[in-house]
Amino acid sequence: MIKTPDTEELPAQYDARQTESAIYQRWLDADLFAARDSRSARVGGDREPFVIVMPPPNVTAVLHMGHGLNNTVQDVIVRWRRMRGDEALWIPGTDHAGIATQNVIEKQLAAEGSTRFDLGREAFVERTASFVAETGNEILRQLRSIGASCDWNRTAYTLSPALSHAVREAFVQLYERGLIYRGHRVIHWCGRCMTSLSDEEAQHGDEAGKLYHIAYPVVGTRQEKLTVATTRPETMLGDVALAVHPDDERYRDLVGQMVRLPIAEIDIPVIADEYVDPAFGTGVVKITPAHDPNDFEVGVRHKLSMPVIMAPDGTMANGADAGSRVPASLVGVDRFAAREQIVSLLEKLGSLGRTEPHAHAVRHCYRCDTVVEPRLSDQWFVKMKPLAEPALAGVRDGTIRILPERWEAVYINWLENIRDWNISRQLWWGHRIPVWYCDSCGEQVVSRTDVSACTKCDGPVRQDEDVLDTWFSSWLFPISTLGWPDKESPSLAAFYPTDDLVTAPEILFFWVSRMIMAGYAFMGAAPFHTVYLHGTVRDTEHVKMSKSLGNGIDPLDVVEAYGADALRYTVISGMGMGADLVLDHRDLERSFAPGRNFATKLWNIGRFLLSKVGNETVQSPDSVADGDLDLSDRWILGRLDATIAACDAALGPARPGGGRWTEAERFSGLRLSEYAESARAFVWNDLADWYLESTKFRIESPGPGRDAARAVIVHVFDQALRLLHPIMPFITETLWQRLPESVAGSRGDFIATVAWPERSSSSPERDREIADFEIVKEAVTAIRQLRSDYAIPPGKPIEVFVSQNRNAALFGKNAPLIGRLTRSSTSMGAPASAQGAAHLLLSDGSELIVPLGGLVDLSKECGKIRGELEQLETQLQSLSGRLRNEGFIKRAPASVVEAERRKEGDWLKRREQLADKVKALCGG
RNA sequence: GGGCGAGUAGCUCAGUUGGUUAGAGCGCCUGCCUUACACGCAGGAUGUCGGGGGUUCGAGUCCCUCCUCGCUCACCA
Repeated sequence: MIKTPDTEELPAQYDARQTESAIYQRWLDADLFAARDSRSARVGGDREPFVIVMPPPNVTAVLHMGHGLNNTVQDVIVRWRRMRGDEALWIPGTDHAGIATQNVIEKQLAAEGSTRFDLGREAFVERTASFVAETGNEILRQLRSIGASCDWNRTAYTLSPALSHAVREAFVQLYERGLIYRGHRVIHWCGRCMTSLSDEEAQHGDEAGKLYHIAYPVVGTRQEKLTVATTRPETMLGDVALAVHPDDERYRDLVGQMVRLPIAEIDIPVIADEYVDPAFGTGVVKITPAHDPNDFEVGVRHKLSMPVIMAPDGTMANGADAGSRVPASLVGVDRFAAREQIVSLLEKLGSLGRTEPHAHAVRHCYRCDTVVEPRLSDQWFVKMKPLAEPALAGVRDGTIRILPERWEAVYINWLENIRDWNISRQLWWGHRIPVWYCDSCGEQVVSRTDVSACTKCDGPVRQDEDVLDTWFSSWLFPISTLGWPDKESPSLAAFYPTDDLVTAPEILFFWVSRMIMAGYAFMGAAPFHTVYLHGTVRDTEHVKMSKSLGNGIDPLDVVEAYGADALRYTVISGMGMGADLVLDHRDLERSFAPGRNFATKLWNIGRFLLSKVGNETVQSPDSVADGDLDLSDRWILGRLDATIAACDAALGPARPGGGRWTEAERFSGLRLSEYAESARAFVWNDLADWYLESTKFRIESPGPGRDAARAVIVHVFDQALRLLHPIMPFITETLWQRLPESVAGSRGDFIATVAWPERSSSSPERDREIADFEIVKEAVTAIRQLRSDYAIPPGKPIEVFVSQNRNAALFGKNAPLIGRLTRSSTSMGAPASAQGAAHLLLSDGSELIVPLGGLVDLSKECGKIRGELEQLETQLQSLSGRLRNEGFIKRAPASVVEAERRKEGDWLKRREQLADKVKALCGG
């Protein structure tokens, strides 16, 4: 695209809505976000690859602030690296979200008075697929409106043919390596979603329950009873034993005897097992192997039967080997209603002892919050210990870092105690488990390709009915999106391993740690070197934002009202490392003010500057004759350098220098809010408040001064826009396109792909010039303070005399500037009469005298100076005390002592000056 | 119960290996519609750095302890 410098004034108001979509389209047309395999240095190209894989949102999801924050962070990083010359690749995608998506369709069916069973599996899957085909990319489209610079050509979907192929390959490989097995055990079951869940999906929640004491009569005795304490009396129908601790004296004689299970009227044995804690409850535990994971272990140890007494939907039922333990009156009754009924039954039978309140943690389904039912069943599991080992080592040895640092401990703690992963889901929507069973010979065939007959006896086979956990496909995302399992995939060679993974801590276990395991398991290398965990978006009460709670913010509303740049800036600047982002959903205006105000400021700076600079070509500051640059020019160029350095430091190293993070760099960088603040402060406080104000006059009078100012302004603004572009891509692109051409030649077509700013070398001379301008600023500020103190109207001209001047040349040259910035006439020398004048002492020792006629309040002036003197005395005292302290002189580093000495000298001089002033003004 | 972390201005947070007079944004107060910007300009106020103890010439920073809050894991029925 050709840049179009525009002499016409920019519109007074920046119209984000109109501008943003047009610019985004131009970026797409120019194909700026497409990464090419061949350009990666790993395959002989000349650019370092830099890759981020997007945490794939659910296909059913619509954009919320959590996505807004997550993707803004990724986009800022990717845009930064793109400008740094990396072959930057951001892979977008969605996740088929087994349970969530199936729920959506089942709800639709329910509204139509139908169920998935009415429809049948094939038709149901077809319907779901077409729903997804229609709506599935909505969230990715929405991401474009916040400026996401993804390589859309590579958009991935976990249930696509390519990624499904990867899933099947992963399953078969792990099976062949003995890391996948079918297990018969108690798992977490959600009776609402009608599926089993992994440990991670069954989350603990505190509940106020009750501890019911139930008496079991000992068979063959008249009176003797054993009392157990349980929180779940409804499971008693599945009891197969009572257990006591082998060393528990109270019950030793009873071990081996039988007790009678009330209601079911069945005799069960009393057994001894170490698992029992004699100190808890009565020291007797009812053993229900099919409905409690611990009881299951006991059952295995003691070879007990394992009756299942509930149906999958959580109603009481006479399961396969339940032996009709459930009385007819309870069959079909929901487990919680059954609890009440059983309690009252026991009460009638005289078997219920006391009931006491008992707080305990109960697992809930992470999708629908239903209380999870432990249930005995057959599921496929991944053996995790062997997979966890390299993943642990990777973080321990610095191959992978996790930011903020504290999450590394959490990660390690989890992996050290990892348990096998149940990957079977009793759903229809997902990757069907690639296992076929032969009914004739019992063979179990695990295969990469579909199987139609038994490989052993050629008999008929049926495929496992279950699908895989959705996370079993998303844990492959960094490799499957790049072409795995095709080892020849050029993208895999060019872009694996990737670089950063940006997400919320909630899915550290669900997803991040499993991706790391998969990376090592299938590629032999970590999938990324940096995990960046950002905070959560919360409302002003610190409650997590969510649509269902009604405290959410729709990012598209924000984009509509204030623009994507405002959203992005607000999010980035408000988010410290790992800190939560607090926004007020009732007051978007206020919440997004930081971004909106800054965007407007930027726009107005651009408007002002472009109208003053005109559209004739500009020189580069390097080519301006040295004498034509004035103090403010040198100062702003110095500030620019410092700002570039500050931004670079905040962003830090993009990748570990030598393959692994060193201690020094490990937890540095990605301080996005600091980067944003450095860039903002430069633009607003340095460029707008001081430089532009200082240059206003010069730029309007033709001559070399004007040319120099134009060169510097355009250069500095160009660089500032570049620094801000990753955060505010749209407005920076818009303004940048309007910058006049430089004689140095074309800058490039898009700021999005132009080079990131580099610092020019600093020199002691430049440092001194920066310090000089700071003195000028101090003079200006002091005079403005004076105006404010004496309530002198802003429009009223005043006179300022610079006397006792220790920087005569500096003030002589800059007196007109000081005058303009303070609406005063500033001159060198002393006023005819210092009577009724205010006195300002600057830190360099210079003195400004401002005659105020009758306005001056002598006692006020004295009070001010005395106050300052007093404060200085106090500080001087502690400083001098420190310098008299031998311990300090001897033990503190010489440089520190030296600095303190110099400071003491300065302060002594200033004290003398202040004291003189007091004497002169206040009569001693 | 195990592991981890946090408590700094009214709010959200920075404060690098201990070393000036502890910072920023927002909010607040005062005065200004100064022809780029009132979504702005200029000026201003605000901290027992959670409490207590210790190490040190020197502690917001290191150690101990207590209090409060948070995260995370977890089979005491």
